[in-house]
Amino acid sequence: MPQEPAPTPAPDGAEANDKLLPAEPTQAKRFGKTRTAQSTALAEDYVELIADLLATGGEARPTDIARRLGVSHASAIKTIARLKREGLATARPYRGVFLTEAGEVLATRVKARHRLVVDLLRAVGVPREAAEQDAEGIEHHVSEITLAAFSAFLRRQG
Amino acid sequence: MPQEPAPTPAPDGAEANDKLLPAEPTQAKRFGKTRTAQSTALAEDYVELIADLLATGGEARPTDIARRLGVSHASAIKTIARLKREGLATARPYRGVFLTEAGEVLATRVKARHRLVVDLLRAVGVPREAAEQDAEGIEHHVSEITLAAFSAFLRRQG
DNA sequence: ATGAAAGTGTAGCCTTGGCTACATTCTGCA
DNA sequence: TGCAGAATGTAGCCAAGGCTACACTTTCAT
Repeated sequence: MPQEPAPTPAPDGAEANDKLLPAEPTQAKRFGKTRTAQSTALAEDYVELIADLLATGGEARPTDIARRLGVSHASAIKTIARLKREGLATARPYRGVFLTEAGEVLATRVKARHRLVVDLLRAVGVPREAAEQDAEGIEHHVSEITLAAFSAFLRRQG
Repeated sequence: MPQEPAPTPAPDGAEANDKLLPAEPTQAKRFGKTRTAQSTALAEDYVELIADLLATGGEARPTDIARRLGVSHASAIKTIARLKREGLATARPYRGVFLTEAGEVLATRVKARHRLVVDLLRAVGVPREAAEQDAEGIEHHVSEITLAAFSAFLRRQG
């Protein structure tokens, strides 16, 4: 959906995006950023889940991933292919999925961020269930600055 | 992108989604929900912005909307067409965009939610600029339960 | 050891939301 | 008043991320 902003014009001030993935050319101010975060979010979810599956069961199979994400296995496989293209994962036919260095790094950051968001939500009184659930969507939109503020708040709170 | 979950299977426990838009058949547990929220988010942004433009300048023109959202006017028009299809907005050629009753209602809720999210972020120490920015992405993923918790927290805080 | 079940992979289609290019309609000013 | 320039609208293309259907491997239990 977000198309590579078109090689042509490079519209206006591409202010740095402080999200987690490598850094893509951003073209718009507020909303635009929100918009582009999308594709990133999917990759982050996959990487996070793959790391989790590997840590837990020792292997990450497309079907498990699909089941956990609530999509068909075909969709999962397609996305895994993208992760491969982007250098976040490796996978050989019928042999499961693994993370590259970059994938590991991303997974670690995503996991830490997820934890932080859940903790913050809990700290302000959100019930556990809702906190876990909402964090899943929220985490992809939290900037480094906000993350730092969350962290500080939690320290302050004790 | 999220396709109507296919009339066919209606897989598993379609637990109620407490987001803002009407209510779509949800098929997956955690992530699935996050995923489907997407299309909703776009509509919410548009409606919020249109309400804002109407309140501020008295009119909402496609070009202004496009500029504010950082997309081409063609994309804006296409999305406006969707809003019309969904009964959230009305628009006659060259005559600007307006909100239907439903659109107004949605706009009001979205605006209140946005305010609440920003206030919460500010309250836990997120700088204004970052709060505004991140809220734009976060707001679409905050459930009613979490919203209530935010509200309570802010009251408690004073 | 073999055949059925489970897991994988591929192909092809759909919708959404981007974009550019081009056509049309308004509008305001000279 | 008439036309240039801005705003709108339309068409057509693209990629992402869904899905189903179908084909091919693996695995495992008999």
